[in-house]
Amino acid sequence: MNKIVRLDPLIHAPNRLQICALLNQMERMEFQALRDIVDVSDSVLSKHIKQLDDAGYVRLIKKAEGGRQRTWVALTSSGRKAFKTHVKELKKIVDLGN
Amino acid sequence: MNKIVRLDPLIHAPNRLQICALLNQMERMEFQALRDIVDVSDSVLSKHIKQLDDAGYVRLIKKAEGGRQRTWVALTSSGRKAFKTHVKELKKIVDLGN
DNA sequence: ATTTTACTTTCCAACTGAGAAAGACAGCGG
DNA sequence: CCGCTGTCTTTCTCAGTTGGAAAGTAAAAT
Repeated sequence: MNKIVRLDPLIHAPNRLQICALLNQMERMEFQALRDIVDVSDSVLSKHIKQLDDAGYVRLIKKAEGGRQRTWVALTSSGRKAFKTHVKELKKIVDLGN
Repeated sequence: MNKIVRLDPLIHAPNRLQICALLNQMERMEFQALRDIVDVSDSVLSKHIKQLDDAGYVRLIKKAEGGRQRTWVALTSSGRKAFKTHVKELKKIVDLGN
């Protein structure tokens, strides 16, 4: 028999799920805001974002604003689509019988 | 800052999420049916169920029915509660802004 | 007594995810 | 021009998870 469940492991991990969900509603966020909300260390956030970036799910926008460097993170359309699909899949699993 | 997200890792893992979701709708299921739907090996299902059992989330009912042993698995009320809480938490993350 | 059914447990190999620490790099202050 | 600071990024290391195969267990059928 074939797997019915097709959760995207890149999105499913709790921290990345939250990252994607935040970006899905907010369009884009600063690295530091994301780090504070998700409550992880710089290195951890950086690595999660890199994974999402490598998959083409997010885009990093680096601006030198008012002297200091700021990194903004945004879902790409592919990332948004993957997130929506993942959520649909989650609901399929979880809402069955609700 | 404190973690806002509180997903239960015991439930969040894809296979166990599906196991819990199935049990949440079906009240109880046979080991083999569960194994076929979740599409894992005997050993893997056995281990997942053991983890849920150790946490008090499921109960194992072993019946010798028509000669052959059958193991039924059912959520306990604690497991049902934990699942509902987990789902609520998931929705909190994922549905924000929907 | 041996085989079969139905799991359970052990063994192992692969993969993940986390933080600390070290790096990289741009801009500022002196 | 140089080192310091802020803002990430990368490396190192380690602990925990997951999965399948194989071996183990127990009861029932042959």
